[in-house]
Order: sequence, then structure tokens, then C-alpha cells
Amino acid sequence: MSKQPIASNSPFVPPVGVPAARMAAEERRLQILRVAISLFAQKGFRGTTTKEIAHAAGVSEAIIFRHFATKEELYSAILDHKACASGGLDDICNGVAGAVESKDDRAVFEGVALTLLEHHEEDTEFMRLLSHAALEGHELTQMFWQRNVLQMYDLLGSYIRERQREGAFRQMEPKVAVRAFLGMIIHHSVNNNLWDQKRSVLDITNEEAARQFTEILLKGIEARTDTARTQHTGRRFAAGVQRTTAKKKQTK
Amino acid sequence: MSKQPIASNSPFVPPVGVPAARMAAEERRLQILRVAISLFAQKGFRGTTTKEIAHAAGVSEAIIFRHFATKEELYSAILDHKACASGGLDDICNGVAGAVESKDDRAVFEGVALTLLEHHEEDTEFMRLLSHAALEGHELTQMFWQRNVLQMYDLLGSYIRERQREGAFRQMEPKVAVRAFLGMIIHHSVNNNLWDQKRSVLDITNEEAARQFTEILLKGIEARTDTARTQHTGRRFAAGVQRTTAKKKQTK
DNA sequence: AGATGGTAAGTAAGTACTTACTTTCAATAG
DNA sequence: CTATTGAAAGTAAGTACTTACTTACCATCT
Repeated sequence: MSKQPIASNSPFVPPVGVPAARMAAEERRLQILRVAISLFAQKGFRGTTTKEIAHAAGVSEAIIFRHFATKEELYSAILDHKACASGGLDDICNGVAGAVESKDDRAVFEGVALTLLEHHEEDTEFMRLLSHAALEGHELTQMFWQRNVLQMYDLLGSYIRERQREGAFRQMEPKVAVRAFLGMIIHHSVNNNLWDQKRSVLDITNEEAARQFTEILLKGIEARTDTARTQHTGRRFAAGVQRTTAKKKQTK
Repeated sequence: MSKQPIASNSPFVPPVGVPAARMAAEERRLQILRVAISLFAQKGFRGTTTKEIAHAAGVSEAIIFRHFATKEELYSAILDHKACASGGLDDICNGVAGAVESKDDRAVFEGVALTLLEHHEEDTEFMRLLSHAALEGHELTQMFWQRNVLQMYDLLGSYIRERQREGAFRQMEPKVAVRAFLGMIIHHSVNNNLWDQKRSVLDITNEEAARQFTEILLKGIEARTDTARTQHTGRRFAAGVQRTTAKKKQTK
């Protein structure tokens, strides 16, 4: 369906920066997408009319249906577009790659936390969109889930597992720790951007939140070097290796 | 439907337990409410038509509007009804009162966690309803927030503050700890009931979840008796009091 | 001139809500 | 022990308006 009329017969580059009243198809398509994202985020799929979208985009309703066969297709295109393109995951991977390499636990988790919090804050629209989609049972929700959330669990989960092998973290199911950590962060985001936008309950910066949540998690899952209460996890890991080398390097 | 000429002329005593085709006003009102709760929870306010509600209740559409002036009023009546009646908060307060009294940290937090998780599980409908309402910006969302969530922050927050004074927990803003804790639990609930109903990522019982999250939180916020890393919180609290007496009584 | 960006003015199927009317039923009067 | 009555429970068939989506027709670029 994607038409691409550029350079049909002329070898020139199309004037990209020109704000013409009449747009190229691709341009218009993207503009409609952007406008629709904002509206769907505010009012949900059913709460947004094609008329509104058209008006907000400054075109007639028929144009919408020239670019997207149905309202549903427009919606899917958005979810598709955002779920693939906005790889918040890549940012995170790149951002903490160094910390993972050097086993700087604090930097790893604080980095992930801060990236997520900031990402959510600057893209509240998408969070709302996803929430609406999830509630409405839209299938693409699961695509997003599989593409982003599962990988996050893998990423953090395998890091934790590695650090457990090294004796830095206590024995437990890594996924539980990941859920706890993501829970703190995502719940905090949802609170700030959806439920309590005035922050009447708790008003802290993203940096502070990332630091504090990381602190709680790390202390919560670290292997204790002191008065070890071994009662609940029966076995102590076999290879009691480089405890000292992994002593934690929070120099940052 | 089944006609049942109950004691038509017999002296008074209205037959309360009889399932007549024709209902008393109050009865019908409640039935409509119940039906509407379920439908609004599934499909949201805008996604549910008054026609559907009427059909599901087995009456004509006009009946809906005899009991509720507008669709909006019906919606508000539901939120009102649920937010007031279902005081999940009281259950929690009563449930952990003893543990709070005896300063059994583990029992306090595990109790709160388990109550919340089970409450969410058996009333998924209301969770969905609230989510829809929050996304749609319905005013009654904030009523619920103020009536339930704020009190939860007060309850747990003041408990934590007390235990900090006793030297059991490290110095930090109690609300942050509460947010972290509620974050783990509520996020876990939302995951299970909304995003990942098949529990493909993490499948644990509510008891297990409550135990593990409590473990992480308590270890995460407890005052350390060992190699104290004082670098990040500059001041050590002035009244270095009964550290020993509050040594933690996790005997349960 | 012919393809492409754009529109005005539809249409059929909903939507919330009303109106005018019928049925049920318990408390009374005869 | 009926018969009457009147209010409340119920309905069928609307109304006025909105919705997603179409059709037939311009306008403007190579």
C-alpha cells in the first residue's frame, strides 16, 4: 500500500523542508499519524472521531481514508509505528552497556531506571495509548509486550543471574527481582503521568527516584556479608568465589 | 416469563425473596448497576451502549433512563457505589492491626501485600473500571484516590517512620518506600490481570509474590548492623537509641 | 494530459435519550 | 370477597444527532 512517487522521472531531490499547503503523500501520512497519536492518547480509540483527527490535521475527513482504509488500520499503524520505531529498549541497552560490562550494579539499575522514567515522561502520549489499547484488548498490545517487555526481563534477568553466580546477589528467581524493580519504576511513572499528575502524594525528581529505587532493590537482593540469616534460603551457593572482586564498585 | 401469583390478596408482608419477572424499583436499580459494572469494565464508558446494558439486564432501554437520568449518572453511581462500599482499606487495616501492634515488620508488609493481591484478583472488574475512568479523566477517579490510596500511604508511611525512630529502618523518606512497595504489588497485579493474563513472564502464587516482595523491601530499607556504608546519607540520626531493643522480631 | 493531493456533500448505521402507551399489583371502597 | 383505582413497572417506536466511511467532483503539479 505504501506509495512512493519520489523521483519518478526527475532526478532531483524532493524539497523536504517546504511547508506547502499541499503535501506529498508520505508527508501527509506522517502528519495524520502524529495528530492521531495525540488524540488517541487523550481520548482512546472509541473516544476519538475521524472528524476530529481530520480537523486537527487541517484536512477533510476523506483524506484520512485515502491514507488509511479504516480507522482501525490507522490505529494499528500507530501502534505498529511506535512499538517498532521507538526502541526505548535500544537506548537502554546502549546506555548501560558499559556498566554491565564493568559489573557496576548501581550504575546498571540506576541507568535503566532513569532512562525509563525520562522516556515515559517525555512520551506520556504513548503510555496512555498503550494503556487504552491494553484495556480495549487490542492485539498489538501483545506485540509490544513481546517486543519490549520480555526483552527487558531477559536483559535484567540474565544480568542478575550472572551476579548471583558471582555471589554478589542472593539466591532467588531473577524474574521476581526484575518485576519488583520494574514495578517500582513503572508504577511511579503511571502515578505521575496518569493518576496523580500534581504529585500530591510524592514529588521527587527522576534522578532521586532512580537512586532511591535502585538503593532499595540492591540492598534487597544483595548477598549479605554480615549476620547472614540463612534460614529462608537453605542452600548457600556452592562456588563461593570472588566475593572480594565483586565487592561493588559504586564509584560511578 | 414465569408468572407467580404470590399471595395476591393475603395480608401484607411483602414477599421479599421472590424472583418475580417484575422487580421492585430498588431491586431493578441494583441489577442494572451490577450488569453495567461488568459491561463498563469490559469495554469502558464510551464502548458500552445503553442498549447493551438494557439487553443484558433483560429490560428495555427506557427502563435504564427511568432509574438513571443519563448514562453518565449511571457511570457515576457505579464509581460512587464501589469506591465507598468496597472498603478494601478496612480489611487491610484490620488484617494487619495485630502485626502493627507487635512490630512484626514481615507480617505487616506481607499481610498488606497479600490482601491487596487477592483483592485485585477477585475484583478485576473494578480495577479495569478504575483504569478506564482514570484514562478518561473521570473526576471520581480522584475521589477514589483520596479515599483509598492516600490513606494507604499514611498508614504504611507512619508505620515506617515509627520503625525508623526505633532504629529498625534506615533513614529515608517513608513515602518513597511505600511507593516502591505498592509499586511492586500493584504493578504485579496489573501485569497479571491486564497485560499478561497467561502469566507467560512470571507465574507465581500470590503468597509467594507477597513473601518475595516483602523480603526485597525489608532488606532494602532495614538499618544495617554490619559494615555500614554511610557515604550516601550524610547524617546518622541523632538519637541513636534503642537499636538493640528493636533488633527485629521476625519470629512470626 | 494524466496522475496525484484535496474537497463538499453525501449515506447507512449507530447513539443517547423521549414519548405515548400498556401491564401489573396492592390497597382500598362497596 | 370482590371491584375499582391509581401509581409504579414496563415497552415499542420514535427523535435528533453523530459515526465511520463513500462518491463525485476540483486543483495543481510535472
